[in-house]
Amino acid sequence: MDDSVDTPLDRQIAAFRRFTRFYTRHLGVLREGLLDSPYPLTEARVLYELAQAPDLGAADLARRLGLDAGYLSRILRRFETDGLLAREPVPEDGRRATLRLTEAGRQEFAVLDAASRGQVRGLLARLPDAARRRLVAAMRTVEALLDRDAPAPWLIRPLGPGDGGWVVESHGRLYAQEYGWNAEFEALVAEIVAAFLRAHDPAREGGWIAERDGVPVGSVFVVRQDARTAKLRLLLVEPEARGLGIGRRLVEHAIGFARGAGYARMTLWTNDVLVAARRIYEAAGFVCTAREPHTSFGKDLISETWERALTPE
Amino acid sequence: MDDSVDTPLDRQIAAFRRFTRFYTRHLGVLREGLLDSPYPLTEARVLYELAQAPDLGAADLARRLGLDAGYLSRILRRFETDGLLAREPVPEDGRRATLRLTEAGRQEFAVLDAASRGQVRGLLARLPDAARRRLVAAMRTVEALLDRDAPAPWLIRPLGPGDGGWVVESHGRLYAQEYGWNAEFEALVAEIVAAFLRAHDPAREGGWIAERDGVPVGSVFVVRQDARTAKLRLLLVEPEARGLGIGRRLVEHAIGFARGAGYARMTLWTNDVLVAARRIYEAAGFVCTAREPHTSFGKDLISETWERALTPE
DNA sequence: CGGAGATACTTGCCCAAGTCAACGATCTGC
DNA sequence: GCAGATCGTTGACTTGGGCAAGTATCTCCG
Repeated sequence: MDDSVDTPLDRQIAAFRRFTRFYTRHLGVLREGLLDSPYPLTEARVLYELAQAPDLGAADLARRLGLDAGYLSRILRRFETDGLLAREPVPEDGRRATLRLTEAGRQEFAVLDAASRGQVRGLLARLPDAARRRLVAAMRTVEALLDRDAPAPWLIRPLGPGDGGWVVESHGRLYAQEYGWNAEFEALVAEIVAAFLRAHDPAREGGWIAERDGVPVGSVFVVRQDARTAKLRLLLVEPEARGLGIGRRLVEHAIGFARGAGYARMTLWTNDVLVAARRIYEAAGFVCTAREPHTSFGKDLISETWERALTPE
Repeated sequence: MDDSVDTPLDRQIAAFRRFTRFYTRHLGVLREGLLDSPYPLTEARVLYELAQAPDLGAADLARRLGLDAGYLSRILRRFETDGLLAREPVPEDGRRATLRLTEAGRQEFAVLDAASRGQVRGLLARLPDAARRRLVAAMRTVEALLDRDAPAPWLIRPLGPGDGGWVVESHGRLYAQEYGWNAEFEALVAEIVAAFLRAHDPAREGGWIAERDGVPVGSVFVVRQDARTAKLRLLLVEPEARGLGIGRRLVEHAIGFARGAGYARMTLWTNDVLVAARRIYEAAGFVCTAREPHTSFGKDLISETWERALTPE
């Protein structure tokens, strides 16, 4: 049924859609289990939100649940006439009214809530504890990765298990994709990383990962070139995480470390095609001191050496 | 709001329900994105099932999608009058008729399918590759745990850009996690991978990735030890993908390649703590020929050499 | 200050989505 | 050969929810 080339991304898309279909069906089943309740799904959701987050206005609620304002208005009126809901006008805004459950409303909700909780308990009880934990962790992961209206916070942390491999993987993947470099480059990165992992003086050398949502999105290394010169290496930021200033912060972090480690200057080696990195280096006070054509990674390139002094703070 | 004792199970239940609410909202958003399509959600789902699994009867379909038989009957009639659907009576059962999309139906579906796929692609494109992989893996985990009999298709493919790095990353991460090995091991793997990427004879050496849903879940390499001896290396299967026979198939694949490349025997090096791998090697006809204590990766270990003959097919 | 445009909420109108019950045709097991 | 299930259809009905117009209020900006 598929005539297109089947890339990993296509397979990821297929997996995503299969999950969506799966969960649609799953939600249908959950819903049926609660059929004896007098409230249809949407009303139950409204009740739930009202119980969880009091002092909402109707518009907030509609946005939160993705409901039509008109439809919601009717539901709320019904709740009100049934004595489940009270509205209080907001003094500072004549249009709005905060919604609050009455005691009766809270009781109705408690019944509903207990039923739903019992249903989920029944589901979870069928799983061994380790599986339950994995399930919950996986759900959290999906949620965190899909729900990113708020720009996810990120941090810089030292290298941990697997991170060296990630640096190799991301360099190999990205430089192949963006510049067409071949496996020779991935091999070079692997050698650099291997040498670093094999032996480095933590006082004078270091590697760091920029991480967002528990996922690596960038890297930078500082290694010793000679007693007075630090070398910056393996700076990378995933395309999807660019524009957040992560690259700049990584370089600043590296400079700070090198300064603290007592180096007098810092150098780095790059290629002229890497224009985004170039701007970061310039902004960080580096100056290009040498350019040299070479043939590597399956391409004709011009390598560049950049340098800057490190004066103690 | 909660007066009950808060056990881990309660928190798991709460997380489960939060995810369910989250995904309900998420589905609402996905649905809105496809509003311009002429088919409402349910009809689209029916179309989808028909395209995926041909030769269903109406009752099968209703069960699969959790739809009312009467409602479905009407939808199907509409499809039929629109020329999207053909019914064929089943000879051995006069009540049933198998449903099959016509050429026009398949085309309608293709349009719908492309739109949905494009929407998901847009969502995934916002994520860095590592995050995409984690997302898909997490979805797969949820699915597998909630629906024990969900089959998981996977395949074995040659190494591509970034895969060498993934091999380093997964080895470093897993052996640290499962056996507490230190960065020396990740360094060793990086060196092996670097040497392989740097130069290998494709006729006599190879590396492969087991991939599921576009996510790497396993690896195996064959390298030359001497003219007559192949060496199997870097066999690994992610914990989430174990128990599916992937390890066995990777070893079989490696043996098949080595045999085709003209080697007379195959050898491999492992450690006695890796009990799962041991069983795979035994089943594949390997015999342990030497054991030797050593101290590596921050642990006292016993290394093992295994061998088997390779007779031409 | 005043007017343009947003926002909060309501209402009427409408159709899509789904339920329920009854019905004929056919199959399966005893 | 009959009871009971299953497949599929139909008519009558309820519910869920989208859309657009309208009122009242607020906010921003010249």
